[in-house]
Amino acid sequence: MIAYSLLLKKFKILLKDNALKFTKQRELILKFLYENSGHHTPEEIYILLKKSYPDITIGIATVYRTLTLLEESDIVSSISFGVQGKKYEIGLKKHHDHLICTSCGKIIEFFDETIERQQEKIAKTFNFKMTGHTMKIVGICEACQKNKHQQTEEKL
Amino acid sequence: MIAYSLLLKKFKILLKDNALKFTKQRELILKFLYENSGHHTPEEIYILLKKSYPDITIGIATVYRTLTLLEESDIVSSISFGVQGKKYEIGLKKHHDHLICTSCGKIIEFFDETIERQQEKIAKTFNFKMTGHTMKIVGICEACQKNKHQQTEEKL
DNA sequence: CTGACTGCAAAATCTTTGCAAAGAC
DNA sequence: GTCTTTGCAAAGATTTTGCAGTCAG
Repeated sequence: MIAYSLLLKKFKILLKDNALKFTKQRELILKFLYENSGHHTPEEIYILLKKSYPDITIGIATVYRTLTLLEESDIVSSISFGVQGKKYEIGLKKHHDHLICTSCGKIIEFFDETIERQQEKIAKTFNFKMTGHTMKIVGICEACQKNKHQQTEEKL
Repeated sequence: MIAYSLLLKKFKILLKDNALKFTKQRELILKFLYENSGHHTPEEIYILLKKSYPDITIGIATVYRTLTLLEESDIVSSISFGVQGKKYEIGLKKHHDHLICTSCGKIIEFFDETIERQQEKIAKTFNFKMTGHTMKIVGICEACQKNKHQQTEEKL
């Protein structure tokens, strides 16, 4: 995993190259995602930042704007949950796909060489210039299969 | 492909089994999806039904409610576009995945045995009880690669 | 200084809900 | 008749936008 200082440098260069400014808010959002690996909603990030740094102000709009910027710059990636919005995670890790438990909402990451290769083949078959892909396997995780009584109470 | 009369029968049985009622609105939505293969937004369905059948009334809420019902019953399936909502298609075809063009929005369906098998393997590895999966490959379709000037005007 | 960034509140999207009237069985 | 379904409009949820003040460079 890349060190935070390097990531920060990369981010600053990116901002400079696009005539954008380095602000406390942007840094905090980046730092939050770096320190809290996993998937986070914009609101989650907003609430937790407000709590962690009561001395600085931040608005939900800034969180959305920054996440969009970070995503366009390939620093974070997002995973969509239909109407329930998106979750963001730092995207410096190796590419991976997701297993999602519909009972508890847990997200497990995996990487599979066979699938990666096959996707490229398929894109080629359709003369598609592939720019990305997402794959989600949904189901019930091991823990939830054991706690059967919980499965009906919640729904993702 | 299943005949419409059979599909309708299946739908009626499903309604009866759940003490639900067969209404003109529900039938029209099912029929629309049957006759218009491909992916449709709830609003699209609503607008087109109103236009096609000026003598019956239908509300957008009913479209949403019916689509939810049809999806839960595995008669239609949906594909999510993040904040931009969902699109629905009749789900009687063989399972398939999607290639999505980010330039023109075109959706191409494909089925790949290797990927299907590999997904089952992955689920097994994590002791996941797989209930479904979605895979989207995004990129630029063949036609849009040729019409490069159009690519920057639109965005999915 | 200048132009980008921010928070706020308002607007925009997409979807769901409450309710009284209408309809299925 | 009874209980579900419907359309409507209002409410929700999530995200975006307009704007005036603030801040980075």
